[in-house]
Amino acid sequence: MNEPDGGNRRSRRGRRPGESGTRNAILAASRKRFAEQGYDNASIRDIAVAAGVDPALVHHYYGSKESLFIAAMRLPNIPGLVGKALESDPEALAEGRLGELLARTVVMIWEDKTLQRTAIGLLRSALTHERAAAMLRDFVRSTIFGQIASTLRSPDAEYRVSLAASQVIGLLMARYVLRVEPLASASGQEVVRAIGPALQRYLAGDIGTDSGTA
Amino acid sequence: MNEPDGGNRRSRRGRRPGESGTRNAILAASRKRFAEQGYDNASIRDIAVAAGVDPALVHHYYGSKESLFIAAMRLPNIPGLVGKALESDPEALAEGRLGELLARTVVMIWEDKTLQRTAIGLLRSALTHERAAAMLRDFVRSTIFGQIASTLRSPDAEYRVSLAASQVIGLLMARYVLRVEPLASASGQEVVRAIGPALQRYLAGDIGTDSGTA
DNA sequence: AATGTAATTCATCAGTCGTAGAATTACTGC
DNA sequence: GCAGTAATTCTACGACTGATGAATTACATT
Repeated sequence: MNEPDGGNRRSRRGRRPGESGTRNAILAASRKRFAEQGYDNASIRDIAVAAGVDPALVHHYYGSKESLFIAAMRLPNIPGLVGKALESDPEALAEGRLGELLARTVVMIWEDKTLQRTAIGLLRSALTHERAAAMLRDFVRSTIFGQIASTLRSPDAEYRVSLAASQVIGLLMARYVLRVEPLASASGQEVVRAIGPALQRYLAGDIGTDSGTA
Repeated sequence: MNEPDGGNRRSRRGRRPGESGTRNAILAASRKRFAEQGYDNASIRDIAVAAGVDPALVHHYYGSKESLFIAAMRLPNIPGLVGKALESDPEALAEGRLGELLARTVVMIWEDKTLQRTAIGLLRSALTHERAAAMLRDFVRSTIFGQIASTLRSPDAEYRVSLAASQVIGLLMARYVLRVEPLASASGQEVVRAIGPALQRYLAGDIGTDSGTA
């Protein structure tokens, strides 16, 4: 007779006793893989292995790779975080510390591993996957554009914000994706000191157009 | 009656009369595809179709996808261009126009379609393909770092240059890959006016460390 | 004219991918 | 205890991928 409770028999078919937390394991593993390899290079089989699970379970829970990606990349309300940061320091705009505030928020968000993976996954996947690019644009729009552009009272607010966004994106790319040294190893404080004033200038300084504080 | 480049007879086997320029067609098509889709998503079959050629010819000429990528991404001496720009304006450093000069050079390089495709192809592929990432780092090192960092006389020259690189990379990402508006549609002149001073500050201004022009 | 070499196409292989369905096992409500 | 449902694994399909080798045609040299 065969033993039903071998214990270490891996390829045992059927349901396992107790709670397995498989659904969350898949989600976490997919975040990791999407962040490290991007949408196309992260295969469902890889994700399943990383989650210690059969590939078919991924489909069972999330239906398709696309849906899994969407579920994995749904960010824990970052626009809310940015909005809170703005509200917590209402003087920032008047006192010319908007850029510094934005830089601090970005660096702070980055300290959360899950948020970091999500954002990098989006960034990585956006380059080859149109759906991911759309999600990233939406994210940028709702976060930076929505929350910040409305704070500015400038006719070229959107241009200013897109400039700031370019610096933020470049920071993430250089620091976390391409790992350009020594920027990649610099501390968050240093980065805020270096980037903050540049963002401030983009948002409210003289950028060569007719508006702005000369 | 005799059509030298018969457009309708597709499946004619064997060598064609006259010069075909197939080798270059493949290279050009691969640059386009690599730039648009990145290394992994650009298939050899796609490239062959874009070049109007049988897929096996790609292997015949370039041996493997990897070698084709290396051949396609070998840049027409950009470090030389940057060096020339620096030599042509030796006063730039002293007069605080180094950032503007760098911005102008970047924007200028971008006007060449082939260079643009090559750089974007590298950028896109770097995120999922380790080989491409290494090529891109080498390129950044030899170009920006080698030519510019040596011009600066600062102990934190490399940190400064990596900051400038982050802004340049972000500009390319936002403008040409993610197409964030209105930055993507802004003219080269506008961009130079907006970005130049930021680069200048990174390279020679006060960035919150102990060196720099306060 | 003969011969060797370069250019081109075709058929095919082994591998990977996303996906689907059937089979097996456990848990829950009656 | 029985039925239904949820969780898990296995097997497989069709599409696509990079790569290879043989067959076919043109050109260059003799």
